Amino acid sequence: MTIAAPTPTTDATCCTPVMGGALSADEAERIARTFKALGDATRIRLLSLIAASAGGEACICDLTEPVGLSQPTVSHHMKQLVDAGLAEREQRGRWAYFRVVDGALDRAAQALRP
Amino acid sequence: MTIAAPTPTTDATCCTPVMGGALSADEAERIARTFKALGDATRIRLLSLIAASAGGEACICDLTEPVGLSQPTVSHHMKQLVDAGLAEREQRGRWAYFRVVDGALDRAAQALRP
DNA sequence: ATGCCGTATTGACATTTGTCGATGTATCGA
DNA sequence: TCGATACATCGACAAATGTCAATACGGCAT
Repeated sequence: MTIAAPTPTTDATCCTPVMGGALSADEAERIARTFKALGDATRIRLLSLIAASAGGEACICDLTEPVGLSQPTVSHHMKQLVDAGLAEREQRGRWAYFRVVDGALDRAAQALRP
Repeated sequence: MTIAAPTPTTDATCCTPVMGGALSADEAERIARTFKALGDATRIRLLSLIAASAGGEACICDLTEPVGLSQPTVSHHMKQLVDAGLAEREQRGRWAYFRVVDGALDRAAQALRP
């Protein structure tokens, strides 16, 4: 058998542009999934905070206070971002470090161009 | 008194990048508002359909059948897109013509760039 | 082994969102 | 003037979403 599909869960939209050609329902669904993850002010702040952190990474404990929300809520939002392919998680000791997936926002932006 | 504020309702996000500098709650809110409008597959299809239409414009009656939803629902989605500054509406006779606001998607994309 | 600390998960809840049918409004043609 | 057409608005409803407190999980230090 062939190599099992990676089943990336993560989308990151990639490449089908909204303009220039009517989109199928599936294509639109994929694109919308990424933007839905970006359609919340808290998640936008989280991405921004992570990117602005030293080393481009941050743990939940670094993020809870700046956004003023509970730890479970921040954890929930980070899971959304990871599932959307916009952030990645790395367990290191007892901390979970998150970073913005390289190029993910660029790919999302490309869906909005010609 | 001074000229009344235009109260543009329309945002179109414009220019504050998510990366490079932690965002304030207000900035994040403004950015998220645009992406929330883009976070629905139907609205993505509507934008795509309008852009792909002759003259870059379409009326509700042109859009209802392709997306397979009721006229009120399509009208509702178009209002969302207009309020977000992504589409513009022009009443012509008894038809309401919609087009994608020029540069709006580009500005949204710029919020995702370095 | 025990306890602490950072996260994830669960359950609950209020709010928001997407959708429709019914109805209102404005415009055009006969 | 009347009816038909295109669209918006209203009211209702189910589903999804954001949030928290409580709890469970896993790694680390003692």
